[in-house]
Amino acid sequence: MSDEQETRRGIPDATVARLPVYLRTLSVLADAGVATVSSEELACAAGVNSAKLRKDLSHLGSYGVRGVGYDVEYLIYQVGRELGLTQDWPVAIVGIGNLGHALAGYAGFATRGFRVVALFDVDPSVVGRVVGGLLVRPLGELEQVVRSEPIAIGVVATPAGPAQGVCDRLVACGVRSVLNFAPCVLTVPDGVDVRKVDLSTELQILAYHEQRKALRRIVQQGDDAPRARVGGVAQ
Amino acid sequence: MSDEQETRRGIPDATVARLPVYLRTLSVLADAGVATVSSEELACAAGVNSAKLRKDLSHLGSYGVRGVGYDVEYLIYQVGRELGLTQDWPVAIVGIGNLGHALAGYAGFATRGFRVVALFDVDPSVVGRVVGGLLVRPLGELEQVVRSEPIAIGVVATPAGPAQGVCDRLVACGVRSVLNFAPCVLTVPDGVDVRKVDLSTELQILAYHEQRKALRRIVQQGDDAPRARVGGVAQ
DNA sequence: ACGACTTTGTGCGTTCGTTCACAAGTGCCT
DNA sequence: AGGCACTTGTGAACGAACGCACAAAGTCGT
Ligand SMILES: NC(=O)c1ccc[n+]([C@@H]2O[C@H](COP(=O)([O-])OP(=O)(O)OC[C@H]3O[C@@H](n4cnc5c(N)ncnc54)[C@H](O)[C@@H]3O)[C@@H](O)[C@H]2O)c1
Ligand SMILES: NC(=O)c1ccc[n+]([C@@H]2O[C@H](COP(=O)([O-])OP(=O)(O)OC[C@H]3O[C@@H](n4cnc5c(N)ncnc54)[C@H](O)[C@@H]3O)[C@@H](O)[C@H]2O)c1
Repeated sequence: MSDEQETRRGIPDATVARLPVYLRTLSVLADAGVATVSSEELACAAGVNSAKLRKDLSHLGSYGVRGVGYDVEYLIYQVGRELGLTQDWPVAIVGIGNLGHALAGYAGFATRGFRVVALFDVDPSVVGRVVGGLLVRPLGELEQVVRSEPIAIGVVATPAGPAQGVCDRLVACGVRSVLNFAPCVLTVPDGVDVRKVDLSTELQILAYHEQRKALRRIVQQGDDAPRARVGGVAQ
Repeated sequence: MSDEQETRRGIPDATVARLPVYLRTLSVLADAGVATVSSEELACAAGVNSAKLRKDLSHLGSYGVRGVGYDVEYLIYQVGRELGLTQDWPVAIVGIGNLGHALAGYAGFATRGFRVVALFDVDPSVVGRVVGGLLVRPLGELEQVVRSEPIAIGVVATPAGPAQGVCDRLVACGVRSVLNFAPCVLTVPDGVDVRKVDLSTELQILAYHEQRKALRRIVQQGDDAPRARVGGVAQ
C-alpha cells in the first residue's frame, strides 16, 4: 500500500472516528510524564483492541519502534496533524439557548484548535448579550460575518424547525462542515459534511439494551424487582 | 428467521442505532397527518437507503403491507415498543455545570419516556438550587436516592477527573446504563452499557474531512475549474 | 374475478471493519 | 557479536453491514 494511495484514498472512517480518542489518551499520558507507550498499553487506556490500534496508526505511517513502542509526544503530533489540528478552525454557533450557552462557554473547544468566533440567535432577549466572552449577534448578520471571518465549521443548536434553514444559509456562505444538535435530518449538497449529536437517540439505544437486560433477567430468574415502572406511553 | 430467534438474539446494533431516527421521522409524519408511508418515502425523510430501512424494520416483524406501505401510527407503536419506550425510564444526572443545566432543562427528555428524577453536584453554590424544576442534591445523597428511586440510566456530566469515580458509584447502586459526556473512557463491569457523547471528537472528525477537502482543492487548482463549485445535488 | 401495478421482505454478492497470528525489526544483556 | 525478549506492522480469515435486484404478496380499477 503506497503512501500515495493512502493520501488519495484517505483513512477508513472507523479509524478517523477513533483517532480523537487516541489523541486524548495520549495527552493524558504525556501529562503524566510518560515518554513512550506500547500499543497494548495505549489500546487498554483507550478501550480498544491492540491490533486495531496498531492497524489504525499504521494508516498514518510507521511511527512506532519495534521492541519499544510509540513515542508519546511524536505520536500526539502525528495524530494531531492527520486530524488537521495544527490549523486553527474558526467555529460559529447558531442558536444560543440552553445548549448553545453550554457550547459557547465550553473550554474544551479552544484546547484543540477550535476557536468559537461568532454566536447567532433570533431571540431579541439573547441577542446583544455576551456569552462566553462573545457577543451574540442577530441572525441577520450571519452572511456578513461568516463571509468576513472564514468560518470553517457551523454548529446548529436551534430547535429542529429552523435547523434546515439555518444550515442552508451556512452552506450558502461557504461552510462545508456542520455539527447538528437539532433532532432532525439535515440535507446538504455534495461536498458538505454533517455530523449529528443526538442525545435522545443515545438514550433510546440505552433503553433498548436496558429493556433487553431486564427481559433476560426475568426469563432467567422469574422474580426480580423491576428497575423501571411500567407507565404511560410518551408519544 | 423465527420470531423466537429474533427475540433471543436481538437486533443488529446498526439497526438499533437507526430506530430512533425512524421513530422521530415517523412522529413528524404523524403530526402532519400522514396515515401510511412507503419505505421509499420514509427512507428518504430519514436519510437512509430504502432497502436498509426495510431490512431494519423486518427485524421487528412484518408490519408493512405490500403494495401499500406502513401504517404510521402502528409503526410508531412497534418501534417504540422495541426500543423500550413504553416504559418510563428514571434518569439521574450527575454534574450540574453548564452542560448539566442544559440537560436538566431539556424538554426532549420527557417526550420520549425519559424522566429526570434526580440531580447531583458537589459544588456548594449549585447544591440546593432548583434547576429545571428539580432540586440539586449533594453527591453524598447519591446512594440513598438512586436506591430509593429505581434509577435506570445515569448521566455523567462532570469533568473527566471525577467521572470514573461517579460512574463506579452509580454502578454500585445498580445502575446498568450510563451516558457519559466527560471526555474520558469509562470502565465498567460486564452487563453495564456505556455510551459516550463527545463533542470534541465530532469536531475533530469534521476537521479531518475539512482538511482533506482543502487539500484536494489545492491539488486541483491548476486543472479545470468546473469541479470547484459545490454542486446542488439533491439527496 | 382478474390483471396491472405497487411495495414489501429477503437472498446474495460486495464492501467495510475487526481480530488473530506471526514474521520482521529493535534494544538489551551477556 | 550473538542470543533473547519484546513490539510493531500486516497478511489473512472472519464477521458485520450494505445495497441491488427480484419474487412474493398485496391493492385497486374495471
Ligand atoms: N438542551 C439539551 O440538553 C439538548 C439536548 C439534546 C438536543 N438538544 C437540541 O438542541 C437544540 C437546542 O436546544 P436548547 O435546549 O438549547 O433549546 P433552546 O430553546 O433553549 O434554545 C434554542 C435557541 O435557538 C434560538 N433560535 C430559534 N430559532 C432560531 C433561528 N432560526 N436562528 C437562530 N436561532 C434560533 C432560540 O432563540 C433559542 O435561543 C434543540 O434542537 C434541542 O432539541 C438540546
Ligand atoms: N459544556 C459543553 O459544551 C461540553 C461539551 C462537551 C463535553 N463537555 C464535557 O461535559 C462535562 C461537563 O461540562 P460542563 O461544561 O458542564 O463543565 P462544568 O465545569 O460547567 O460543570 C461540571 C460540574 O460538575 C460538578 N462536579 C465536579 N466534580 C464532581 C463530582 N465528583 N461529582 C459531582 N459533580 C461534580 C462541578 O461542580 C460542576 O458543576 C465535562 O467533562 C466537559 O468536558 C462539555
